[in-house]
Amino acid sequence: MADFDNARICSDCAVRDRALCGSLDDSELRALNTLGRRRRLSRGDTLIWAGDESLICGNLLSGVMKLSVSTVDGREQTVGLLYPADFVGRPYAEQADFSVTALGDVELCIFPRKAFEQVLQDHARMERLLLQRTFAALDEARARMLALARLSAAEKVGGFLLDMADRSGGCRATAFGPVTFDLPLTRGEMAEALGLTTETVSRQLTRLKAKKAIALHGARGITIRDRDLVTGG
Amino acid sequence: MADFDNARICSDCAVRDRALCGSLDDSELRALNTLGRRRRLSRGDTLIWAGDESLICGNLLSGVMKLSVSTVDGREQTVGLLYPADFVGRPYAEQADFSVTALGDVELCIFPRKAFEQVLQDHARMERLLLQRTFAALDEARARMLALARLSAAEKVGGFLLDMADRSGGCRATAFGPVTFDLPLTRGEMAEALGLTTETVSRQLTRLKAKKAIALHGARGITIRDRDLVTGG
DNA sequence: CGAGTATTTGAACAACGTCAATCCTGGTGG
DNA sequence: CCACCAGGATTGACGTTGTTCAAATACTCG
Repeated sequence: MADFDNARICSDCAVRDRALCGSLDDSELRALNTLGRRRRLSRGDTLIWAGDESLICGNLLSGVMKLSVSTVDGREQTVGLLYPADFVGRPYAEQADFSVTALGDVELCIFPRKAFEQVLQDHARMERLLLQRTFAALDEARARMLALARLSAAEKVGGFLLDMADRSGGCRATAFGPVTFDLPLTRGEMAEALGLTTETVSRQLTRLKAKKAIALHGARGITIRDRDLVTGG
Repeated sequence: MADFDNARICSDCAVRDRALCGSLDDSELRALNTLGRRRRLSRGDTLIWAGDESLICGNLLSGVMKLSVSTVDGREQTVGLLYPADFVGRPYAEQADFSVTALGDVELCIFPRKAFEQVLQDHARMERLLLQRTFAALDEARARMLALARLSAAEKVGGFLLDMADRSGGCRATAFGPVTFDLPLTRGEMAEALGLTTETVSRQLTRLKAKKAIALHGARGITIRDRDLVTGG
């Protein structure tokens, strides 16, 4: 990517105020500017492979990515989803334990890991923000452990749909409730995130549709017709 | 607890070199000394309740604790285990999302959360160490998500036993293999950590005993007779 | 020794996974 | 613009794993 593109890398950043770097002032930002590189990936591309050397970190600018691991015999689990302004990567580790893969087309701002660690060292405010984000990610991961271990398939799928609806910025179809949006995941990807199979996710969606809790539009479109019915009430 | 006890609070600390405060020099330690208070809990006592205000953090000095959450209708899940020298608590949050409970008798070194945050602010080295620990905890939580969602009961129990054996400092019964130790958890607590029921854990242990992979001594004692058989090989 | 709790064991059941077939859909090329 | 194609989604039948409920047994600690 040409230097020209990076000259304005921060000033035209879509997540300038929400990402980690939002904590920096203009002069600090110039240092990052020289380090960061924009990178685009297409659906299915993997930025980081589990087991590889941890070489980069950065911020997700647009699109959705998944964090995943698998057992030696190929069973796979998504352990987190990443949204715009989320931090990506694993500072202070020689090796990445999780793969990071684009679920749709994505755009990132990438830094060399070592250089980024130096920036953290020089900017305590940013390091504190990263610590706070990491604690939040830990809370989320632990909450998801409860869901994976103890919720039924119906509860997992219902909860997931409501979560996605809330994140979608939900273009409300009407004034009183129905929220319509596109899932950024296939059935198989949802199953991988929820600890289920494609078939079970599909059956749960069919069940919710039959209950008139949701409506489906093609493979990706979803309308939440009745939140209470979605949670199983 | 009397001030006298705290005067030597750090110098006689059992985890002095392994805990977070190991990063501090003597003068820095004096500041912490005035903040920290020793606290003992008995088996079953809860230090922090999920949902309560986040008022304290600290280090676990001895014993084992569990981190847990439950659903509104009472299904419970252990989302982490804490061992000596581990950090306890949730800085930068107003509310604790997880309960912290003693699995046996434990001893802790406790700080008021706000004061501890100030120490972090003043000691960048310590804050960096906490960031590194938090990343490690996040990696562990995510690895456990894979286990909870995708491993069979046999794999969960087997893996757990080997993990505990390694942590136990395993007094080797003989020169070539058998490791004997006491589980710090009941069957029910193991089940809660593994996303199973007491009955399933018990049945898996019985199965491993029948395979001569392990031996059981009373309710808590375990001997690993053949690691490969424990993992299912 | 004995009470109370934890553990083990059994039998029946439910939830979810597996395997296989079919349907849909969104993109492509004629 | 429409027919076709490939991958994703749905549905069905059936098997398996782990849960549930219930009872018996074994520990542990007074």
